[in-house]
Amino acid sequence: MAGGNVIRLIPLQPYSFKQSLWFLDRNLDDCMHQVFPESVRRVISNGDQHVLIEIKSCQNILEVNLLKGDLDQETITAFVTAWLDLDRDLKPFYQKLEKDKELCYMRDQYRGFKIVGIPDLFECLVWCISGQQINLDFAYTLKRRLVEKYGHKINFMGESYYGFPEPELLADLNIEALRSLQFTNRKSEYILTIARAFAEKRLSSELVKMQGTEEKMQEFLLSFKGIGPWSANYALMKSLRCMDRLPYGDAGLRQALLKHKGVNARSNQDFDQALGAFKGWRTYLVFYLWRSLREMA
DNA sequence: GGCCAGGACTCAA
DNA sequence: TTGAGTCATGGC
Repeated sequence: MAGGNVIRLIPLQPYSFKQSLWFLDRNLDDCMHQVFPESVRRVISNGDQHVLIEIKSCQNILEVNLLKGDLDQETITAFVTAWLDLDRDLKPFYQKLEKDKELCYMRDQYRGFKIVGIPDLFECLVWCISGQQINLDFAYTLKRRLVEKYGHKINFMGESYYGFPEPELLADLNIEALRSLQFTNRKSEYILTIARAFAEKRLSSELVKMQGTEEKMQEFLLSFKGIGPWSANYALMKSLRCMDRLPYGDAGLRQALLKHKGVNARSNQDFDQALGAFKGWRTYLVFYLWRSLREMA
């Protein structure tokens, strides 16, 4: 596909591009995309190919413009569809929401809100590790330093856009290189471990999917040092598109359960009990609960 | 200044 | 298998 062409995608309804933009622009300094009033721009990488795209919405159809670079239409379509979860049918989830008296308001208030994922598993896992046990603002600062130093840069109309650093590149770094960006010793070590696992083909999205069930996929991820239960579940939710994951113990989720249900969840059983009715859709419920912690801008 | 943040690891019991 | 200690840093 050459520059200038447009790909038109038809999201499964209900879908709200405004909700996607809200999520992408929720006052956090995410260096992986840039949000404009009616559109979003980002880099898509496929091996050595890096392209800059722009997505906007026109009467329930998404228009994807290739602003710079060259990549085939199928790859771009697959990426955007996975990124914005465009082919997900939310109706069964909304049927479950309707039956919950404390949460049913979300069906209307967040109508068409689909998960904004992180299709690149390597990026997702590095992000998990970066964000472990620190506040989000600082986590985004760390990510920006890493991406601006090691990511592929595309200049367009005076702005710089970045692809996430390749695992092969990070695999060759040492602890000190990451320490200098203010990653802790442990996080530096974990990130190098993951980068090397990807570079040596011991870890990939395909290998995780080959495990079969969501539980086996989680087990596989847990076998890598630095990926604990929270990160494994987060990666399955955001990158592998698993629909029934629950990041036990998550601080935000606990807040949301307290706020909506008056439940002070501590043990895994507490979480299971509070969210049991949403079995099969717990991933989406968690995203809606996280969503509820931030007011609509 | 103390507590918390989109945790994970190690080690003891 | 569970619990306490440790890591490290910015935000409030």
